[in-house]
Amino acid sequence: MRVGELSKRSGVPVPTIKYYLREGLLPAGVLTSPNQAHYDDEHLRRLRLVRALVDVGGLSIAAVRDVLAAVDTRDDSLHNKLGAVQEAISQPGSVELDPLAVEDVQAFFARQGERECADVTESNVTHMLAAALSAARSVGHGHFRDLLDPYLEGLKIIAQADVEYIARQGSRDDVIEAMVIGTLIGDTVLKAVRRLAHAQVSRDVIGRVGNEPAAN
Amino acid sequence: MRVGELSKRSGVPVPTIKYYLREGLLPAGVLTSPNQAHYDDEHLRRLRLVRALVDVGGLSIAAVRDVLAAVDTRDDSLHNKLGAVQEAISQPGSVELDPLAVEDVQAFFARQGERECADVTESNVTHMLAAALSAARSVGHGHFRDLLDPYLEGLKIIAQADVEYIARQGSRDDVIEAMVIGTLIGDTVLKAVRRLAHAQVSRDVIGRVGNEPAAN
DNA sequence: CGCATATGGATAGTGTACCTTTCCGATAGC
DNA sequence: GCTATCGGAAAGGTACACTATCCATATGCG
Repeated sequence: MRVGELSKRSGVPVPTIKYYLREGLLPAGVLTSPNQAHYDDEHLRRLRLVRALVDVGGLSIAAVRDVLAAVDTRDDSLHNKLGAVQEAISQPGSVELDPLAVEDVQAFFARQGERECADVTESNVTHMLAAALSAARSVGHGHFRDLLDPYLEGLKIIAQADVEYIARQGSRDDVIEAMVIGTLIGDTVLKAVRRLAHAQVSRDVIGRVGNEPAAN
Repeated sequence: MRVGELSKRSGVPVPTIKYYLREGLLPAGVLTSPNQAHYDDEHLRRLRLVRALVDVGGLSIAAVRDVLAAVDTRDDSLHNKLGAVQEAISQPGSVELDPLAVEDVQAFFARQGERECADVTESNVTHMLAAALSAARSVGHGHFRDLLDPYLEGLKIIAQADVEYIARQGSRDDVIEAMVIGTLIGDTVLKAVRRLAHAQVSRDVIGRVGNEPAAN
């Protein structure tokens, strides 16, 4: 197909597709003449993936490029690829870390008996965690760290489901894409369902009229 | 204090504070002369909250304004306030909904025996859920909906911890702020811990060399 | 063949969001 | 009195994600 049909089938405007081609988010089509190129279903699939990452995952164009680069790297174990994808989709942010929050993270790691984690800032993921706890501290919620253990408990169930979902995929390529989709779209789904769970608990516990805590 | 000290104590540049004042994210200080104003610890606290919402929560200035408006509304039950805050922090996004994904959401609600949910788009939260499932479908992951139930199972533990954390707060104002912090910073913490859980499972299950699924 | 439409490629422009800079006259505080 | 800072307003700047324009060429229909 040519770019017009690619646009029609994906819902992405032609100029945007050209932009993605320029930015390296889509591989170039096969040139049949100096100004004619053919695109196939792989391009369509990739284009839809890009839109999912941008629209639902909220990734920047640069982050999408990093994710796709990690996905397309062939000479890596799945474990390494997961790590690369995770780094790519976890942009650092510009929050300065509170040393106490860093200690909280290290204590959390020690409690779980996991890796050494000498430097929290060496990974975007641990940096994100430390940054979030730092922000909580800055608004007087130093005890937010107490939620780490129950969070992990609930997330074990969720991560288990994630892994089973990924294992259900057929080819290695599908596994990798499911990893990306499952992580990023899963984040959004988790956010939404968590809010629904909050609303449910709120209705059950504090929603009854006249059953509120004393006013300040 | 005046704006200079507010800046020093919060780490936010003076022009940015002025910008937030213009945008209504911070209440004006008390004028002692036509061009002198005093700010107190409430301003500092609010400023740090704004930065936490922007830096960690990733909210836009407009969304922060909506959240603060919901927080500052006094004549509402806690349940209603939670709903207002949730709506404010869940921006719709521009994904068109797949009718099949909408059915998935409705089936999920029916399974949980919860509210009617006649219109999925009436709430930003359900819209976000339907949009995420729509995006999953667009990349060939229609079965992603199967994760909703295990997600909810894990999130029940997490939401329980959230509610207990909120209940631990003293005043009604603290409860409301803990709701905002807990929801938004909690999202980021959940994201980070989920990635750590993935990495842990990945190391245990598929990380061993030579123990990978067959190549495509 | 003729001709409107579409194409690939390059360059420039648009709109939004979030600040910064600059300016002003007035005030603080030594 | 003098310098730094202030509040307030307006203009400027930067980054990002497109979007529009242009051009020579190619397609495809009649």
